[in-house]
Amino acid sequence: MALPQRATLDDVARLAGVSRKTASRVYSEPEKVAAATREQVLAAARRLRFRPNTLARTLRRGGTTPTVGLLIGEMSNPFYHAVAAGIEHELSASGLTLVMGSSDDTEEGEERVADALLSQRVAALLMIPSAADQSYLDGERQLGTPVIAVDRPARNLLADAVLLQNRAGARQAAEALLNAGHRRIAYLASPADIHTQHERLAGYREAMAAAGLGDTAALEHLSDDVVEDAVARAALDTAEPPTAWWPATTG
Amino acid sequence: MALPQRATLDDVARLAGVSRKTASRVYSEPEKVAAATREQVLAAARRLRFRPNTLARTLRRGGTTPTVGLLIGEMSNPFYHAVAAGIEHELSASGLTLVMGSSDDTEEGEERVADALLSQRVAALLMIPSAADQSYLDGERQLGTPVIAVDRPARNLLADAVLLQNRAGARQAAEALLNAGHRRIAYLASPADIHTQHERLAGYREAMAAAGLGDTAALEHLSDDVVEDAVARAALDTAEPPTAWWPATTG
DNA sequence: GTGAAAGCGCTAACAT
DNA sequence: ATGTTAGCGCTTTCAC
Repeated sequence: MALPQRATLDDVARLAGVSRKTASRVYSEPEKVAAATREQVLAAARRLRFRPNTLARTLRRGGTTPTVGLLIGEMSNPFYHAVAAGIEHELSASGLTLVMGSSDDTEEGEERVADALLSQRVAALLMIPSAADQSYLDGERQLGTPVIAVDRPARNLLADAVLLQNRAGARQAAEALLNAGHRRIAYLASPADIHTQHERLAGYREAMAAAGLGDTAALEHLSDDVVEDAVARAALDTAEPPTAWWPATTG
Repeated sequence: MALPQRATLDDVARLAGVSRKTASRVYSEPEKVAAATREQVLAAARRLRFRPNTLARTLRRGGTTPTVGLLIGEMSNPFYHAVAAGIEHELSASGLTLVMGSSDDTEEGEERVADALLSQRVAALLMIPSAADQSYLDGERQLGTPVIAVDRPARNLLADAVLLQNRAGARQAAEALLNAGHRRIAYLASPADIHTQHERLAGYREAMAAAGLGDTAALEHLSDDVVEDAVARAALDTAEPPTAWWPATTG
């Protein structure tokens, strides 16, 4: 069964009795078209259910589509959702659409999805880097595509980054516990080789060292177990169990 | 400062010493190119950091981009996140990218964002309908773009829908409480004119009526308050407070 | 196995 | 204010 054809600007122009360019102007610079002409074109467009082809427009203009790519690790992490929600909110205010992809936290996935997003000519690429290296994006950066790292800095790539103060936050948290009188403060986290974890652990150590408690080896529990398990084990395995503990979640 | 130019297939072909079409074939039907030629082309592409232009390819092919649009109400609702996560997971397995937009739960927003997604030639449009009417999508459906409603049926539009069994679920929940001996079972929900709410309320009423408790007017609390507030009020305002209650969340 | 010409739908540059 | 020509980067004929 033959589907009806999609109407093009040519069809609209023909029906409205104007040139293709005039019809085009109605969409790109309407003030340069006489009001009467404009109405005719719009009426024709409605009749034909015309929808401008963004692909053709972008191709001709040589720019990017009104989209911004967001590349995250895995979709199920609620932290990424919060990030995506904030980004989407800002973008929609500017008439941009969010294009999302997830790398499933694999090196190969990250590059593959970044490639897909870039070949769709997104206006910018926001990413939460999870691969060990983002140098594969350097060419794109040199071509002028903004690449921005979120939550973690990119590695081997000159890119702006939006980061949290992980180290200072962890330090202050530890200081607060120290001020409350705690001395044996445990630090629990997954051993993932992630920037945020490094920073938080460093902040914790700084605070402990400043309080004269520099030897924290016995208090640091790096494992992939859920926090509660780790807490229980930490409490049982030690002669002097911690009086405060510290779950550093991934994100 | 002049940015370097993006390499095109022509550049690659020239550097590799082949015709444009041969270079093209390396990407679309590589088995039809001699292995040696293919390697030359790929080497040239790497040197030039060539990335095929999906826009141009799609435009010429006359099809759709390898993307699927998802239109949701508001980004902050965790239910939509779960939906998006599931969709993204399935899509990525097929090499498709998710393009998201949120209508901010306004009629005008829904149509505007749907338009943006469609003019980017998504392969399909998945949507959680929130406007009162989706007939504006009928033209697109006739053009062959799959439009699928998620969580709520579309109105005035012939479209497949993926729905939960809201009515049966609510009925069964009420029955379970009835079987547990409860009689005054309250139903709390926002009064939003949403399909899911209608269905759940209907299921609740069915179960109550079947138990000979047809007059549920005093037990239904429809307001936009947070559930806890409504519970408190329901308990205080009634001579005989409910022994079980029912928060029906939006989603 | 490879190439030349035409054209997808649109807009920039230059008319008029 | 409106029209003409050319061409964005790619793929589809149809050649060779």
